Amino acid sequence: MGRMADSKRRPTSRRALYHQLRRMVLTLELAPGAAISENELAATLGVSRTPVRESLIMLAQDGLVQIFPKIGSFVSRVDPAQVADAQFLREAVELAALDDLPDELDAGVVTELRENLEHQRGPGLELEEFFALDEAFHQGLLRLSGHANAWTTVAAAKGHLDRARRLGLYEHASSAEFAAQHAEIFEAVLSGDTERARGAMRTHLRAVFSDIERIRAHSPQLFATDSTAVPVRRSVAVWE
Amino acid sequence: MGRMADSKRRPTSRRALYHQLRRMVLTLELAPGAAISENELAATLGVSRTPVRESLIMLAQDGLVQIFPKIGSFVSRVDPAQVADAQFLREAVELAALDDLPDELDAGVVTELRENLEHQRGPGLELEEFFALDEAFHQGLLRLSGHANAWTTVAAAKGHLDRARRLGLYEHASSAEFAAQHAEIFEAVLSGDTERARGAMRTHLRAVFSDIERIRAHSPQLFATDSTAVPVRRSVAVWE
DNA sequence: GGACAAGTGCTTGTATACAAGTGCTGCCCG
DNA sequence: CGGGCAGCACTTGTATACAAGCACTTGTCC
Repeated sequence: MGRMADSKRRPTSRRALYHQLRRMVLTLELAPGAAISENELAATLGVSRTPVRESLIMLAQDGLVQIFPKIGSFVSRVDPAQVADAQFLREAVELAALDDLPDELDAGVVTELRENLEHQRGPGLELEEFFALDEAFHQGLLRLSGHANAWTTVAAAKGHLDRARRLGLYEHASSAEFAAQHAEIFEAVLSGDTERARGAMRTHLRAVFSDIERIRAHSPQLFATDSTAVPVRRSVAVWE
Repeated sequence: MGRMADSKRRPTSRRALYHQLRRMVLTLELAPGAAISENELAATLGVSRTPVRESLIMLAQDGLVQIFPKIGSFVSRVDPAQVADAQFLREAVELAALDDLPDELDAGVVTELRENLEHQRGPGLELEEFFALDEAFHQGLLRLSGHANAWTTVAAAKGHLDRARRLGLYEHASSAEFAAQHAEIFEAVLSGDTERARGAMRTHLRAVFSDIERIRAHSPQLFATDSTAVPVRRSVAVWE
């Protein structure tokens, strides 16, 4: 799945489009369930259908877009099953990484993590900024254990989880609570107390996860119900 | 990542090709590092470049194919870093699943696993048959813990690992040893001894993993060395 | 003889035309 | 008035033509 190296290769419209659309899907700028027209996108962006189409195929391979032949393409609704899968996978990986920490921690990464936590505590933090810091923090912990690349795989699989998290944070933005949990994990890691670190991490990840049912009740149209369901075409009248 | 649902959608050339090529890559029928020509494939299969090209893009998204603009497309060499990542991820997930087993195991799955083990012990087992049984066994264990779908994600990420395993087994085909390890894990699970199950699983997975360096020394051309390296085109003279 | 440049043959990237399926609209006809 | 069916508007799937880059071959000119 989209490994980092992809973005470093020779740029093409397809790859640029893929990264742009992927960002838009993950930030909910493109709402779950929204229809995507290859023709419309191509016309808007001033390119032909080919690169648009190919970038959608890449996103479909990521599970972020669903393509129904002769019917239409849609941003995937947030699939609770996939959210749970990603949660389970993420927890398994991050806990295993904590078990695998070396005796001597990389000083550079430790400093980086400390500065990251400072920023997290900063007042008036934009939501997107906090997300970036959160992502960097967890990735940093994996780097400490020497499994930095495993994060790439996890990141690719947790698209649905991230969108659910954003839905949750847009409602009650409690980043301070999460920042405190991050600090707790970090302290435990520094003190070499693996068990405490594991416990704190588990608590943290499950706190993030526990909000999803509430969000789902609030905005059910963003979630998938029957994963075998197929959409149908509708003609609608609109003003030009 | 190619979720199972994909194969159930309305069939198109692109999806059929994707599954066929994916199988060929994973079974080493298409060797790591081999060049793939869109034109040649299209001509061979009697379709146009479009579905061929799009299926290659899907495989590239899986990390099984690398596409270099204006240069060529290649079956990915087995990347030791990705193999290690997949190994770490797989071990984390399978051990976490063992921690998460319910008190009452699903009787149907238990029966299925028992029959699976019977077949594994069978004499004169084809290599591919053993692989299929192995795959089903591990998936079954995840089903027992209620995280069957997580296997899909792991399966998508372990393409490089599986190819490395095949390279290993083609050389010294010790399926009996692995079958015994499977049985050991299964017994521990049935007896409810989580710690013993975890230990056996860890031993098993690492035994699978430990062969890779030997294989790499034997067939280095199948492995990636510098992941930033870019291939070049060569003109060769051949008889028609 | 040697250097340089056009040419050749391959590659993938993009644009465009057409094929084929779906669901609604509205006309036609009973 | 109502049923059926052709047509329309839209979708994605596939085929094809051309654009652009790379590496080698070959001809040409110095």
